[in-house]
Amino acid sequence: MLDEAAERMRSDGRRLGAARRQVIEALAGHDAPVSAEDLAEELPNVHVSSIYRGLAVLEEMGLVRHVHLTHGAALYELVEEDSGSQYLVCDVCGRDIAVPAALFDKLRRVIEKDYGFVLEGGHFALPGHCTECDPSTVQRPHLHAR
Amino acid sequence: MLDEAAERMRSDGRRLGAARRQVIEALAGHDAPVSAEDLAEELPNVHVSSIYRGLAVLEEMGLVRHVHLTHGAALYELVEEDSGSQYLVCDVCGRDIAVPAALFDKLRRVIEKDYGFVLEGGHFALPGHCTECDPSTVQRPHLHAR
DNA sequence: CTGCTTGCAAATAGTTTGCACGTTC
DNA sequence: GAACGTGCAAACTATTTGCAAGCAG
Repeated sequence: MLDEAAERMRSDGRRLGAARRQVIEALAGHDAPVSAEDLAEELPNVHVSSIYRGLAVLEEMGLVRHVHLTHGAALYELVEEDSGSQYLVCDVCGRDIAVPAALFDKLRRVIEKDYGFVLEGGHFALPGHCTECDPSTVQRPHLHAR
Repeated sequence: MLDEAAERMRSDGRRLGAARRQVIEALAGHDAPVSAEDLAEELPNVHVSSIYRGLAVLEEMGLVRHVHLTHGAALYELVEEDSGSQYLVCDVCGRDIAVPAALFDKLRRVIEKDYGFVLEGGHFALPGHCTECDPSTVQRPHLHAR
């Protein structure tokens, strides 16, 4: 995983410094997307600006993607085979659920045919609420994180 | 429209000052969602913080909603009968398309049944690309506004 | 005349950038 | 050793908040 990345970077005229290596390792250690700040806490010897810069090049290379689950910070994750799940996030309790992107296939076809638009999906969470959460208790919709 | 709003606010123990009135009028004058900064430029005698505060109470009351089409500023619009359209935004050319929320009805039912989650939809734009735009020209996905 | 509203300034969160120095190939 | 990577400080964008004064009901 690191070796793959290292090679991809080299062939791209890039280098793999200490910061970037640690960012990749840290991402690999999570099964849910994490924020740049989360990574910074986890890697106290890596500066947050290096984290952002590293994430940006990894994203450009297609090794990382980021998603927005709330109005707060973006969350980053390694791109894996099974990546492309779509997140749903509850406005009431804040829980998030990852559902397979395949659920959107029919819709994607309709939109492509009728609107000439190819959905990429997955980047922004879809807001809503768990059936067991009372939506009338939402103060302001799509609350900020925390 | 203003009168409606005024009455709704009064019955809510709120007042309708000059700033809020102008914000509502300005929103009514647009057929596409606009940012707080757009409103501030259009209403030079209304302070941007009053715009944000006004939008917040109008949103709480259900008269206004905001959407995110890009990584930039949130965009606000009056809630109308036909509101609830879902925006699609092209990663390549930046164009946005509003599609009827009804397109998502089947999907919504599946997700509710299989995942116990009620989609609210519409809040975040769905990224993708126009069929005539070349997706390989996207540098970083889901670019910031401008 | 009470308390919501407004303007202004300052604070905040998240992210980006310029610059000098360090490190990889 | 040339070019890319990194740390640090500072800038930036979008938004929020405290406070004193203004105005609506």
